[in-house]
This record gives sequence, C-alpha cells and structure tokens, in this order.
Amino acid sequence: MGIQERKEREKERRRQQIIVAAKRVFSEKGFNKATMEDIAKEAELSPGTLYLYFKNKEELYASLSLRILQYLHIRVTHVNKETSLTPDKKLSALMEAMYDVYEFDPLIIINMFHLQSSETLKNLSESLLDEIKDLSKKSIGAIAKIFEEGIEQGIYEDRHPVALADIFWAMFSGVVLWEASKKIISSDKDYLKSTLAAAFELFERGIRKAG
Amino acid sequence: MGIQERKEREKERRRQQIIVAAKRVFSEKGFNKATMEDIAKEAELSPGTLYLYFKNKEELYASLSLRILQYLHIRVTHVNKETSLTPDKKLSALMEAMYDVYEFDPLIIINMFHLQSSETLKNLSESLLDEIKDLSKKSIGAIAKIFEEGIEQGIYEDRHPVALADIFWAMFSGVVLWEASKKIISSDKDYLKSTLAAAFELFERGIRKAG
Amino acid sequence: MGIQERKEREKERRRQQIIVAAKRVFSEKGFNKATMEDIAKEAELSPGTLYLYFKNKEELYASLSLRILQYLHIRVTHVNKETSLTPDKKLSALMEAMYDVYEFDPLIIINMFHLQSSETLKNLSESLLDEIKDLSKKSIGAIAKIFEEGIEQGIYEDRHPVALADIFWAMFSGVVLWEASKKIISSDKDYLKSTLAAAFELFERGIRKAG
Amino acid sequence: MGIQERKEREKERRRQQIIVAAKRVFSEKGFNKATMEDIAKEAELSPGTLYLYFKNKEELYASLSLRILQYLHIRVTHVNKETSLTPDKKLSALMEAMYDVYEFDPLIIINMFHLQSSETLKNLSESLLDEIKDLSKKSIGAIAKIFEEGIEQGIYEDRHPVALADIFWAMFSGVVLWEASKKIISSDKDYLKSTLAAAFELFERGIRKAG
DNA sequence: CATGAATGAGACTTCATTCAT
DNA sequence: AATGAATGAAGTCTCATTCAT
Repeated sequence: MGIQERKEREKERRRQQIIVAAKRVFSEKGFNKATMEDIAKEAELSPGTLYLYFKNKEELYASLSLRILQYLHIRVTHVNKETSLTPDKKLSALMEAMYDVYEFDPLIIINMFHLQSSETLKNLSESLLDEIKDLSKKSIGAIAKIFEEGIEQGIYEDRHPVALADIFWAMFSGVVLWEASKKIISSDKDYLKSTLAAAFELFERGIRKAG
Repeated sequence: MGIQERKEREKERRRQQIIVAAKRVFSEKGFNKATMEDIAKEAELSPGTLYLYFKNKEELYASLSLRILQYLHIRVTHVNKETSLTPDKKLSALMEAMYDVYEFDPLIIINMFHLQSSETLKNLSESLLDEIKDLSKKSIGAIAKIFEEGIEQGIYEDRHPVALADIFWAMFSGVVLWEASKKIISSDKDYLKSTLAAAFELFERGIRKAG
Repeated sequence: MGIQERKEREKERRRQQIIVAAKRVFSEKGFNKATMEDIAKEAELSPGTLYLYFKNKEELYASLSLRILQYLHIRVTHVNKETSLTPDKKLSALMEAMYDVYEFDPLIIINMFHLQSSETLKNLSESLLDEIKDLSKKSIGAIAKIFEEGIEQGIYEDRHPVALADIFWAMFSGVVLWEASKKIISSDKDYLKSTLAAAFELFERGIRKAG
Repeated sequence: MGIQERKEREKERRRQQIIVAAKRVFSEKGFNKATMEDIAKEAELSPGTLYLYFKNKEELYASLSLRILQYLHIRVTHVNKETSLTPDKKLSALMEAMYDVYEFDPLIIINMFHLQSSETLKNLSESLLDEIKDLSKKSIGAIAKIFEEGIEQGIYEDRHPVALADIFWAMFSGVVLWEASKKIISSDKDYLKSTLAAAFELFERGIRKAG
C-alpha cells in the first residue's frame, strides 16, 4: 500500500469519525440546537478540523443523509440482483431491507426529512446535491423494478411502477416519522415495528391482484 | 356584546392576523431562517407586539400546527357525524377531507413535521402541548372510528382500527412530504394529486376484504 | 419639532456617537486589530447596536473617511466662494484649510489611505462608495478651480488645473503619511507642521510664474 | 565554495522565492485577505515552511518593504557616487530612480504605507525594525545629499536638505498612492506617469533659485 | 529541512427577546 | 396595547501557527 493510498484511507477514516459524531449530536439535538462545537467535542477534534472535511454545517448535515441513501441503495440493489427470487420474495426482502435502513440509523431518517423538506437543500454544493439526487433516483428506480417484475408476471395490479415505489417509500418514512412524533407527544411505547409490519402487509394486499 | 367580549374578539383577530403572517413566512423560509422581524413586517406589526400574543417563537410556530389539527379534527368529526353514510362513503369523504387539509395549508404540513420530529416540542408550554396532544389523539380516534365501523360491518379486514388510522395518516403525510422533497430535488412536476389518489386507492384495496 | 424629526435627529446623534468611538478605536489600533466589540465598548453600546447603524465593519470604517471628505469639501468650497480674494490669498487659505483637515482628524487621514489603497473598497455598498467618489471628485474639482483662476490671471504657470490639484492633494497626504511613519520608525519629534509648511512653500514656488 | 556557504546560498534563494510569492499575493489581496496558505501555494511550499524562514506573517510582510528600501538605497547611492554629474543631472537621475522604484514593485509601495502607517510595525522583531530604520535613514540621507550639493553650489534655494528629501519622498509616494486610489475610485485611466512627471517638474521649479 | 493536518482562539454578525416610552 | 431601539448571548467560520512525522 503506497503512502498516497494510506493517506487517502486515513482521510476517509477521519471523515467517518466526524460523520458518526455528527449523527449522534444531530440526532440528539436536531439541526439547529446542535453546534459545531458539540460535534467537534463528540468527535474529539477541534472545531476547525471539521471544516477541513466539510465545507460547512449544512454540508456535514447533508452528508448524513447521503450515507443512508447509500446504504438503502446497496440493500435494494442487492435484492434486485437475486434473480432467482419471485417478486413476492423480493417484496419481502425489500421490506426487510427498509426496516434495516431504519435500524441502521433510526433517528437520522427523521432529520433526513428535515433536510429535504426545506431550507437547507438550497445551500449545498452542486456536487453534493447531485450525488443526493442521483442516489435518490437510483434507489427509487431499483424499488420500482421489483414492482415492475411483479406486474409483468401478473401478480400485481397494473400500476405505474415508479408511482408504486414512491408510495412505498413515502409510506415507510411516513410511518417512521409519525411513530417518532407519537413517542414524543404521547410517550407511547414504541409501536414502530408492529405498525410498520401492518403497513407493509396492507401495502402488499393493496397491490396484489385479487384472487 | 359586552366590552369584555369585544376585547376578547379583537384579541383573537390579532392572533389570527399574526398566525396568517407567520404561516406565510415560515412556509417560505422555514423555521430557522424566518425571523420574528420578518413575521412582524408581514403582519404589519412591531416585533414587540408578537410577544404580547405568543410566548416565544416556538409557540408561535406550534400554533400553526394546532391550527391544522383543529381543521383536520373538524373535518373528520363532520364525516363521522353523517350516520347515514356507509363506511365506504365515509372513507371516500375522509380522503377528500385529507386532501382539503393539504390544500388548506400546503406547505405548513411539512413544517408541522419539522415541529414534531424534533427539537422544538420540548420547549413548548405545557398547555399548548396538551392541546396538541389532545387534538392529535381525537383526530386519530375519529379516523379510527370509520375503520372500526367498516370492520364491524365486515367490509374491512379485521385489524386494530387505531393502527389503521395511524397508517392512513402516516401514508398521507409521507406522500405529501416525499412529493415536496422530489419537487426540490428533481424539479419534477407536481405529481402530488395523482400520487395521493393512487396511495388512497392502494390503501382502500389493502383494507377491504377480498371477494 | 415633530416626533418624526426628533427621532431622525436622535438617530443621527447615535450615528455620530458611534463614529466618534470608531475613530478613536481605529486610530489607536488600526482596522484589523480594532474589534467591533472594542468600538461598542468605547461607544458605551452593545455590539448589536452598531449593526443597526452600519451594515458591517467595513462600512463603519468607510464612514470615517466620508466624514473627512465632507469636512474637506466644505472648507474648500468656502475658500472658493470668497470671490474677493486673489488666487494668492486663496492658495494660502487652501493651505490653511488642509492643515485644519489634518487637525480635524490627524490619525484617521492615515487610515483613509489604508481604506482607499486597497482591499476594503470593493465590499462597500454602492451608495456609500458613490458618495465617496462624488465628494472626492467635487473636492478635487474645487481645489482645481483655485489654480484655474490663477492660471487665467497669469499668476501661475499654465498647467492642467486638475493635475495640479491632484499633486497638491497627493503632496499633502504624502507628507502627513510620511511624517507619521517617521514618528513610528524613528521616534522623531513631530516635524509635521514645519515639513508641511516647507512643502506648501515649495509647491507655491513651483507653480508661480517666474518674475 | 564550502558546504556551509552553499547551504547559506540555498537558504537565501528560498527566502527570495517566498518573498516573490508574498509580493504577488499581498499585492493582489492586501495584507488581511492574503493568507499564509495563499502565499505558501504561490511559492509552491507548505505553510509550515514559511515559518522556517520568517518568524510570522508580519515579518514576512515587512520584509517586502525592506526589499524596496534596499533597492531604493542602491539606486540613490549609485546616483550620488557619480561625482562628475552636476546637481541638476543628479536630480534628474534621482527622479528616474524613483520611477524605477515604482516600476520595480508598483503595488507593494502602497502596501508599504499600509505597513508603516499603523498596526504592524510594533510587532516586528527588533533587528528587522532596526534594519528598516537604518535603510530608511540612509536612503533619505542620500537623497538629501543631492540637495545639499545643489544648495552649496547656489543652484537651489537654501533649505534644510533633509526636509527637502522628506518632501521629495512624500510627494513621490503621495502621488503613487493617490493615483492608485483614483484608479479604484473612478476607474480612471492610469495617469501615474504623467502626474509623476508634472510633480517632479513642479518640485524642481520649487527648489531652483530664481533667475 | 520540509510537510500539512490539526489546532483553538477569536472575530464578525445575527436575532430572539425585553422594556422604556 | 403597541412600539421598535437596544441588547448581548451565542454560533459559525477563519486562519496564523505548531509539531509529529
């Protein structure tokens, strides 16, 4: 391994170190109340160092979303590759993948919506935004493919696959968000898992061709 | 009408004036980038005045959500009262109501999630938070009732009605959020209406008893 | 005096209060080492208040120069108005005026060059920059007029009046700057007054037509 | 040439390399906006290396002035040595030398004033400051000698030679500064050369004994 | 000797909130 | 009740400088 490469790796490790710290802090405090100093402390680095790896607070924040999207994309692509699986099995695998996405980063998914649904997006560097767009599209596309297959095989109702993928993703994230809200609002127990299962079941029934 | 009452009414009018302005400003700029001065200007009042009607920025913000919840509650309650309607018709009416909720305040629903999914909630005054909790519960309860009826009449699958209501609401808001994100990310056309219709249809198929 | 007008006056007084404090602090520490907090303290105001009256540090700084230019312009215009004076007397009056400009604000004139000769100018608001340009031009124009008169009357050598004005002003400020430098560098006594007198005399001999 | 000496030379070359880079960067951005990293990049060195050759940013900056003073001193000394020249010719040669000083480093002369007229000087190391003082004095002294000669020979008016030298230098730098300002302020064409010529002519007339 | 990643102090600026009028 | 000038705490970000390699 050359020196060049070792440095590259070291740098990537530092980035991850910061991202992990940022995730923790953002999750706990939310975007605004989290300060760069908080994150620096969590990462056991100095504030200035953060800026060597991320242009500003917003880009650091956005990088977290990117990380989820990457994970999601990998998982869904993986499901798609298993050509031996029937659409049914694939759908099941997809649902499992989605749940893993949630477990991979339970709180950040909420912040991810905060990111997308507003203010921040406009200040990101072109390249980062492009990456987000790209991954987003690819992931939805991969999900859509599963539905497409099912439709072609006459198992699912004939609907626009991308629209189905959108609904699938929207339902998933809607449930995650809503259960999170309920936990805050009503200190309810964590029903996420069962609600999610119910939602997935409902979705499946909704697209499957009747009898 | 007594003087007391007239004053009360005047005060309420002022509150609404501020809320309307706040809605506009928050919608355009998001919670953080919107300043109290922005809102004051929009309301043609001075910053100090805002504090005569709202304890602080966060309470003003939360009041917007309250307003949606109130609207939602009224609409759903209204649907429920129509005892002559079949569950099917009621579900249709509910869907329509949800769409109206969205149209009543298209952007604020996004901010509402921002509110709920994080930071702010903890700083609200007990009473306001209670009101939100209460309305939230009542609205979900009212929605659940529709499903309950359908289940009792053997039209819908036998599921926990509140869970169905949660999924219904989560799906609705998930779609709204996701379509909003897509608009920002990919400058897509506004597919909200059709996606929402598709989602509702899927939901209906999902809960309806086969055969 | 209406309320409107009183407020206007109050506001102007505040501006002056800040300018005076800024002048003291900038003179003592220079542009970079002077902090907004220093200035706020000197003005017995809070940092935030400075920003109600000046857009940023650089505009505050530039306003000091503007103040000198205003003073200079008034003085030179005044000299010009005295139609009864011969060009000779006017030149004397001009020299006196220049010296007063210096005394009006001995150290800031140095900073003024710092301002003009560099970095800062580009960040100023259009309007402020325009004002500076305008006053600058007018002042030089007024000085040039004195020379023009002398040339017309055959007292002074026939040279381009504006060029003479430029040289006059350049010599004046050059001497002020240079004597200031010398004071720092060699802790010399303050020879400014005599050097300035010598320079003015030399200038006069230089433009006067030989006997 | 011993190893010692070669090293010495190598070191000096590095210093010059840095100074040249610093000149470019300071000229373009001014003292504050120029960062040590900018300079390092321009010199194709690392930031750390700069500190092996210069104690800090201010000393690096001051070294530029020193370089001009050195150049000025060499030129003026050279003029003085030409014992065969009349004071008149010497004055002409001096003027030419001054113009070359300007061309040697057109923008830095402005920054030199920034240096001298303020903040920085106080933080310099004793030795560097001494060198500046020394060269400064010597250069002015050399200029003064020319005038002294002219006075002794009855060509120039009987004035204090050092005062004349001061005025000469002040006028020169005043014109350079002022023309630079004008270029920024009014985007005027570059009249420096002609203004400088006019100033020199005026100066000469001013000191020369009348007919 | 050279590097350049890391530091961390400190500056500017914003803005929610207060309070005298 | 309404104002809006003033506050001052706090946050983001920069950059001169250091030091382990």
